[in-house]
Amino acid sequence: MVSRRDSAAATRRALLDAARQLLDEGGPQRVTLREVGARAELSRGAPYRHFADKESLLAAVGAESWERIADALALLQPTSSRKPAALLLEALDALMTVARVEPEVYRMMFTMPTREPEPSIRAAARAQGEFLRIVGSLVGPERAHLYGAMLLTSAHGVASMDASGHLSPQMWQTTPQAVVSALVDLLAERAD
Amino acid sequence: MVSRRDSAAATRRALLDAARQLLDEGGPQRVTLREVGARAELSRGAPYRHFADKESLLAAVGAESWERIADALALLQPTSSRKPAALLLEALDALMTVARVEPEVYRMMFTMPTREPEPSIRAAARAQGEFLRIVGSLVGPERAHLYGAMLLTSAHGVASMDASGHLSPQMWQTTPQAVVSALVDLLAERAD
DNA sequence: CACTCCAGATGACAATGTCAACTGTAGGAT
DNA sequence: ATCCTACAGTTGACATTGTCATCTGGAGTG
Repeated sequence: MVSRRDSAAATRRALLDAARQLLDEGGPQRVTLREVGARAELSRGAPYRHFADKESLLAAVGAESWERIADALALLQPTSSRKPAALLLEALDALMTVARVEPEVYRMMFTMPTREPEPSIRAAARAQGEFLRIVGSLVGPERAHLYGAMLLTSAHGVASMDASGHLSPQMWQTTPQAVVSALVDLLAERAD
Repeated sequence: MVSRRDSAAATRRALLDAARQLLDEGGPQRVTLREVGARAELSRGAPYRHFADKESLLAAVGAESWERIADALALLQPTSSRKPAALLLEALDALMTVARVEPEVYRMMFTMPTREPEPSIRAAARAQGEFLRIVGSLVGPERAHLYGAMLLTSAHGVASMDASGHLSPQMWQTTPQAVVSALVDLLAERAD
């Protein structure tokens, strides 16, 4: 039995999936509301029943990725086998993995309109909150903000430049992971 | 006396200026080839005499900013009054200033298509070469690559997240400058 | 069973990127 | 001086696309 609410949620999901798929195929330009509708086996105007406009649809895709990252980070808890430093690397890798696997989606996570109550901003804030917790467990709460900012922005920066091709491998003879890892090491010795 | 070549160069300049202006007013969507032509007091098809398509025009704007940064960095030479660390901060600030003053142009510097022979990529590589030189003068050539990567990507990351509003000031109680400055300090002590 | 609400479909329109065809002129060739 | 050519710039035309107004059908409600 499919209630109307469930059906609406399902089509919204289908629209988001179609948008994400198209985004990855060829960037925002490739995402056409008509094609999104077609991939969801709907008509061209269907997306307007779920999203205000194209920008909102793309923003929702980006916000969803922030949500996923926040969820993944929330699951990262220190155990006896997982040292804080390893945890931290995993957390940073969660972000950089999106940049590597879905570069266009990753770009959308930061390209979105930035009015305050935007879902993308809120989800990003939640993810950053989780991240702060992880950093704090390594370097202590008093340094968490500064070190957290250094780590997160560094991870984003290297992932972003790598994804956009502006970080030529022959020039920087290091991988994004190595850069972030070196920074973690540097900060870890200051943690004692 | 205006030769034909000079005239062509002048209109190309006018088109680039119009595009940059429109870009800053409202992002890539605001940049319409018709409006670019109008601002340059030309017709709608005029841009096609100088750029292959809209993407190329925007890419040229981004490449130009990379050129400017490369030029600015080339002028940064260590003197008795300018210590290497201060020089390094100036270099990083050159990048972050673009992000603050012309956020949309800054975004374009990294959003562009990334085929290898792209002017934007080449200009970025030049800028990064200059930057490497400055970093090397502080930490020595052997660490220049890794530390340079850490510094540049961190600057880009924090500037980018700040510009897109995904770095909420109340959460990260630090400014972009403070983040980068702290990282410079951290690396500088390792330089001895 | 009648009514309401809303997801979805469709027609229409304006904006825009893009190209083909055309025009005028600067600067060299004859 | 005259003709020719290359090319910057213009204009007409077209397909694509975002967006809205309007219409339709069926699920839920009384």
